[in-house]
Amino acid sequence: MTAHSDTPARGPGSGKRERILAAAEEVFAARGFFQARVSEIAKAAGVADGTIYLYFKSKDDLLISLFEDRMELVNNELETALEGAEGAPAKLRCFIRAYCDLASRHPNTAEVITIELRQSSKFMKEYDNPRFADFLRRLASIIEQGQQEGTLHSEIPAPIAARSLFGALDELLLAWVLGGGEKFDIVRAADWVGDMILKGLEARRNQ
Amino acid sequence: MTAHSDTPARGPGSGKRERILAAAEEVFAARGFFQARVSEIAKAAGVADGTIYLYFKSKDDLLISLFEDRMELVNNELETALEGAEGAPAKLRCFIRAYCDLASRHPNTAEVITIELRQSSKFMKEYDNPRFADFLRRLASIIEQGQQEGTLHSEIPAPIAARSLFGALDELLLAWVLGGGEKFDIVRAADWVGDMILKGLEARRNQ
Amino acid sequence: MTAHSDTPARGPGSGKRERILAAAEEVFAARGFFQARVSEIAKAAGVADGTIYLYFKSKDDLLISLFEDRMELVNNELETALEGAEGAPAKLRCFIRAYCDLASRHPNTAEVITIELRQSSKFMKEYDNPRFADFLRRLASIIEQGQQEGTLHSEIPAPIAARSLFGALDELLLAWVLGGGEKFDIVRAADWVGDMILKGLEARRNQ
Amino acid sequence: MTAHSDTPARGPGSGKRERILAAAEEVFAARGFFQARVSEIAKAAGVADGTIYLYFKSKDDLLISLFEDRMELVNNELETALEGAEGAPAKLRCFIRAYCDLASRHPNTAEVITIELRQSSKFMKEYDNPRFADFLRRLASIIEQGQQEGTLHSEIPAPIAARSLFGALDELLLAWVLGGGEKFDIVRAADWVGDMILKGLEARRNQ
DNA sequence: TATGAATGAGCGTTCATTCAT
DNA sequence: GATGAATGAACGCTCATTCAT
Repeated sequence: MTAHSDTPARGPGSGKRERILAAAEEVFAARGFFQARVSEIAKAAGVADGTIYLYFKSKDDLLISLFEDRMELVNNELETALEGAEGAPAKLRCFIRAYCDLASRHPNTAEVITIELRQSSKFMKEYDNPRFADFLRRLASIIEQGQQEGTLHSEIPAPIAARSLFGALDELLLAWVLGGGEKFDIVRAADWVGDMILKGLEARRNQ
Repeated sequence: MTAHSDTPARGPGSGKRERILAAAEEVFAARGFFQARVSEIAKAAGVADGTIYLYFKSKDDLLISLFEDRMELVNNELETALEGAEGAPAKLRCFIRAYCDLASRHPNTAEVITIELRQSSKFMKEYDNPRFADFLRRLASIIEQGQQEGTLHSEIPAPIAARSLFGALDELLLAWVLGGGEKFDIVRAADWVGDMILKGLEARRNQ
Repeated sequence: MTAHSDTPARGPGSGKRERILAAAEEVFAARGFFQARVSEIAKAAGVADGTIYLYFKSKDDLLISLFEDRMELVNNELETALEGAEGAPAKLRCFIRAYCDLASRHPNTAEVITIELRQSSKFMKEYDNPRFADFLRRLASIIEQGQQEGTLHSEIPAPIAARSLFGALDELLLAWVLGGGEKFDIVRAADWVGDMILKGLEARRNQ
Repeated sequence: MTAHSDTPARGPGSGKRERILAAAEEVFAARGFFQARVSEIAKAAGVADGTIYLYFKSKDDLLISLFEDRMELVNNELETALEGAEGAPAKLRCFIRAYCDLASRHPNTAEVITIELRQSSKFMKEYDNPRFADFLRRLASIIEQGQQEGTLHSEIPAPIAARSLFGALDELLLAWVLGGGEKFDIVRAADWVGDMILKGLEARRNQ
């Protein structure tokens, strides 16, 4: 559904596009975008090198499509996770927990989003990264809502708070991912950080 | 002074090594490590391609040496900035402000540290990045000190708080750098984030 | 069939590997291994530079594979040439004549074996050159047989005699090849040398 | 004294040219001409890289000059060795023995002459190699003398016999040198080969 | 659709040679 | 003369992409 990749008329359920994306995720996570070889991805996907170009315009497009696809999943899952929550603080807590939980269940996705994302913003200046913008906007709007409700203070612009929160979590995930998931418990750490940020954002009761 | 680069015996003050590092910083910042061409760096430094290899073992070594060199500057500058500050909260504020100030004065350095650093942890598993570890340790020890003083609460382990704080700042810097330094005022944003995090870390007086 | 070169699965009879070997032989003969450019070989073979690396691991591997391939031909042809001959003296004469005949029909092969072979023994200490060892063993075993038959005297160890004989022929071929094949008639010269060596090896009748 | 190398007006007995030649011989023998680095030679000679170019025009010239120099020594030593010998057979025996003895005392010289010589004939078509031609002429003239005396038969042209003899010895030396001088006793082997060739060249008494 | 052999532009690195000191 | 830092042309090899089958 992205604007980037060709979608060849394929037999229903052939799932080749998805297999290629999954393989790309794995290889990008393991080696990094620039170190990853298209032929490695093809092999991991069980297809011929050329087949990749039936589904994606280029290696760049494969990365972008992977972002789009995974960020869509992330956004959807976060949407669902937030459904039960009432009030900005609870929503934020939900968000943080759901995001880290997601990352801990899909470390390769986390690695690609966390590390390769930054690259991409550099090497593809033309790529807007709309889903990531969505993601940030979603987070910011929760904070904004809290500021309007009066549960969160308004000293800091919501987009900046959102960005910092994402940065804090992202760095945590990076440390976790690079440590092989063994250095600490990511969900517990996320709770600590969530508490800290939330406390930092709380409206002062007697103000 | 790094263990990585050869330093050919040469007339004092020739400054060629420094010129190459500066050129590398510029080019890595503009294009990213993998997209940067050694010949571009050479041209930017005003030396021949081969000259780079008199001072650095390889392109990789050039990146690592650049990290080491710049992180040393960062660590030293932060050291100095902290000298006047008393108490963990003031020190943290100083740290944040100094770091962002530094970054806003040297956006290329910020870009390289911020973006290429992460790469490096991936593509050079063997590289320890000791100066960055130093940097994080320094930050963590301020927080720890606050926890021992009682000015900061102890609900979150200091290394995790430090890492999150760095992540928040780093993400902010990334947004700022990618926006060409024009989207918002980095120092003001850093103050906001500093306030937020500090409030989040403050010991609750009436608990 | 060598252990050195990859053989990509391809349509039968594509013969690309052979064309590359032939081109390499030509270029190595004309310029020498170190002066030969991979791109020259590719051009001579009518393939792209990269194609060579589908069939051979490296330029070194190309040389080694060429040796193996040509020495196999030489050994096979000598085998055939010896079939009709009875007794060591006749066999030796056959051997010498067949070897020089072969060389005069394939001067490039001769040049590569004669000149580049020696290089290789130096610059690739790890390369055993098993086919050349075969070749020498074959020659030595003819002499040994003659010594056991009593037609050749036993004052000189067969491997040393074989090596010298090869050296004598090789030097002759070198002179012939460097002279562009025009200075003298190589087959006639080989007969002279064959007679000389055979006379030198003959058992003394009245001893 | 060669036509190839510059001879800077140097302090008497500075011996720098000789030291460079000795170093070149060592390095060429150890690594081969193309693998040898000028800087290695400089280091081995205890001079700066640039200094080599005060004495020799180029790396090629260094090799050529080394040949000239060493072949001159060889020719002189052979001259001396032949002084006492009377008659072609005795002279040939002397020659062979002296040549191998020389080689066993100066294996690096042998290696360079034996292996690098052939290269040079290829990569420097313009280089005549006059001293080596001298060497061969000297050998041929002994044989010719024997043929005129009647002690050696005339079935084979002297230059061809000379060339073969050299090839036989050269191959023997190569095997010996590549075997690290440990596989067999070169002087004994040379005697065997000498006997064989001499017997092969002897005029048949009753013909 | 799918394949994978073939392509060839492009780059990191080397090293013989130069020349300012 | 002697030095050795600097040069930059040159080359082996890689790998994203194409296209004949």
